[in-house]
Formats: sequence, C-alpha cells, structure tokens
Amino acid sequence: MDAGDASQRITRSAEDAQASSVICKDENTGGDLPDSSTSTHLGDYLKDENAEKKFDAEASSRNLFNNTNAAPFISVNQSGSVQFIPCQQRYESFTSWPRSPIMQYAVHPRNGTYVVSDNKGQATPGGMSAYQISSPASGLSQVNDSSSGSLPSPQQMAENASRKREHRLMKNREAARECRRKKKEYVKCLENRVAVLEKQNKMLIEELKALKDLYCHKAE
DNA sequence: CGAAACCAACGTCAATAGCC
DNA sequence: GGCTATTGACGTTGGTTTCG
Repeated sequence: MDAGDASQRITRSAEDAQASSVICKDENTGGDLPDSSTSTHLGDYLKDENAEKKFDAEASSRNLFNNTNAAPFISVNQSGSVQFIPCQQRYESFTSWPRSPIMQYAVHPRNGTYVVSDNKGQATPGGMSAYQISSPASGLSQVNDSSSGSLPSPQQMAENASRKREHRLMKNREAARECRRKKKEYVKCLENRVAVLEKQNKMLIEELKALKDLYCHKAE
C-alpha cells in the first residue's frame, strides 16, 4: 500500500467515525435537541446511572407517556446509520441480517409494545410511527461499452475488457464497504437490544419480587 | 526501544440469490 | 440463462498494545 492509499484509509476511518456518531434532531423543528452534546449510543446511555431519571423527565415534559402516537426521535444520517435521540434512548432499532429486507422495531418504554416497520418506513398499527434507514445514493456512472459501429481492434477490445473489470472491481469494492458498514450496524443494534432487554428483565424481576412481597403480607 | 501480537479496515475473489 | 447485488473467506496493510 502506498502513501495515497494510506491517506485514503485515514480519510475513510474519519468518515466511519463520523457516521457512527450521534446526531440529535427535534422531530418537530428539525433542530438540534438541547442536550445533543451529551448524547450517546443506547448501550452507553443505559450505563448512565441517571439515564432513567433523565428519560422520565424529558419524556414527561414532552407528554410522551400520554401520547403513544408520538414518533420515536430517531433519525438517520447520510450513511444510513440509525441515530438515537437522548430523550428516547430506550427505543431500539434492529436490522435483520443477512440478505433480508431491512426491518426495524421500537419498544415503548412504558407498556413494552413494539412496532415493526419495513424498509419503506411503514409501520404496523399499534402506537408509535416508524422510522427508516435510508440507503445512500450510489452516484456510480456506467461504463460505456457500446460499439462504435466499426469492429473494435484487439487493443480496443482489451481496453474495454480492462475498463469493465475496473468498473466491476470498483462496484464490488463499494459493495464490500457498504456490507461491512451494515454488518457493524447490525451488531451494534444487537448489542443495544441486549442492553435494553437485560434492563427490562431486571425491572420485571424486581417488579415480580415486589408483588410477591405484597401478596405475602396480605396473606398474613 | 524494537519485535511480536493484535486489531480494524480494506480489496479481491467466488458462491449464491434474486430479478428480468 | 445472463446479469447484478450481496456477503463469506482470505490475504494485506497500517496503527496500537504488549512484552522482553
């Protein structure tokens, strides 16, 4: 790999880092949320001991718990990765893998119901509206391999074959990059999902314990 | 401090699925 | 059946960490 390749790699890494960062937008105004600077991905968010309080305060101020039709504050950046919005961090996203249409769901923090959407962003009925993963535009130009009327010379044929190969390699290069990006996103979503479900499980166990205690006291 | 080990991202090839 | 998109497998590269 030469110096040019190296610099290209650094540039791409920077783009990757940017793609995985969180951009927080208000769903109504499209503007940045006030606390966007402190936003994190769901997993990190859940590690925050004040996450619950922060969420409840913000959700309550936005009347989210009384409005099940409130859209999840989840947006998508140019590279297609899902962005988590701080006040709704307990929503999660999931993209299926591999070779399946993109599917997503979001879990309502209070009643546990979830909504599934397809890659067109159309939600099943039952509460929150869906969000969508957009696919980046290709911007790839086609190689013109049409003949010019007269028979091509062997040299022209070799050039055409070479051009076609270059084009194919370039497309596959980009496809591989995109494939890896999606796979990373998928793994991240799974990790987020694990974090949410573990938290949910913990809460349910505590709730069950409390109900058991209550029942025992009444029985006495 | 340099070598070795490890890691993440990359490019390419080949197999496969799905579309026309 | 040909074409294209997707993705697993493999080898390479450059950066980081670990160890003697």
